[in-house]
Amino acid sequence: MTFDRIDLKILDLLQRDATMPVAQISDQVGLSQTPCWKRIQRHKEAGTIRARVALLDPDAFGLNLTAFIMVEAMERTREWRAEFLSVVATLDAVRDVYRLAGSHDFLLRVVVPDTAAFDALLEDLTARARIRSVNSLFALERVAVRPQLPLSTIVLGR
Amino acid sequence: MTFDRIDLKILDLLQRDATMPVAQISDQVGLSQTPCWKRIQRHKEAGTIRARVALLDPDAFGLNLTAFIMVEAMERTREWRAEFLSVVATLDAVRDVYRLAGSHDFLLRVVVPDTAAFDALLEDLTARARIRSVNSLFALERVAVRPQLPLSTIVLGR
DNA sequence: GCTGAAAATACTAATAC
DNA sequence: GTATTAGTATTTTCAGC
Repeated sequence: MTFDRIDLKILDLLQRDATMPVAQISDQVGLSQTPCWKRIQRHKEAGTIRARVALLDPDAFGLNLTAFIMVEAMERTREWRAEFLSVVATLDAVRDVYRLAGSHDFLLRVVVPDTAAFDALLEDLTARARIRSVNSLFALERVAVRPQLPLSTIVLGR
Repeated sequence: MTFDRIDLKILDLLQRDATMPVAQISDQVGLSQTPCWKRIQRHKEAGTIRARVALLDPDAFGLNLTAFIMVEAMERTREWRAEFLSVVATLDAVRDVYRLAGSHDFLLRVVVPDTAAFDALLEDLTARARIRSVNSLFALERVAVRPQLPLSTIVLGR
């Protein structure tokens, strides 16, 4: 699967506003509707476009606290990781899971209503998964949260 | 702006798949099309639905490295924060910015092609913003990344 | 608040160029 | 790749309950 500048432009528009009609996209990228639509289809089938979703306002639901949990594994084995991830998968508040290089093994982003809910989550996590240590970071403010990829930083090969 | 169980259900469906037709949503929540459509409109106007976007596959573009940068401020003043954020706003690779409680002041999530690009970014950041210290976390694996809110954890008041 | 149906719009697919 | 077409599905509005 390869891209040219037009593909990048189309995808960049769609990751900002997926409701934009094909007619408008094709105008902006300098194509007619048919090839533009075919490119979009191709990206959906290839999985480049993974989903189209609605982004909701966390504050509207009282989900006021975002926190990050850095987890240190009890042992650095494949078995431990599988065990840990199977516990984490049951925790709805855990939205993102990254496996890390360095002194910590996993970084979790969690979204909860308040510190009480966070406390309960941490209690649950540490009770059910064998963890050496946790280190939590609390967000006082979500200054910017953007799932969009920085496509402008991509340099196309020649 | 208040929600009932039906609103939560509608929004949960939309944050998983925004292409779902209103007819199908209304079926699943036990409403007919018009009231269901009106509720969706209301949420768009109220800002509960902030946007509808396409989620893209970072690996498809060679954006293989996600890293987190914990920043310690040179001074804990409003002026410093404004100055720092104005620099950060110019860095396309920085996707999320959280202001933190505790020993670090900001957490940045950055998406770059490789470690060389990360190095250049860090160089740029530290050259242009007055920063006391930075601490970077490298993701070896994106186990799960979900912008969706955990609406199932919400308990409705009575 | 709800239902049902009509109108406007956009999407999807196929055509010929 | 473009332009045009047509059929389908969806969105949106409008009546009425």
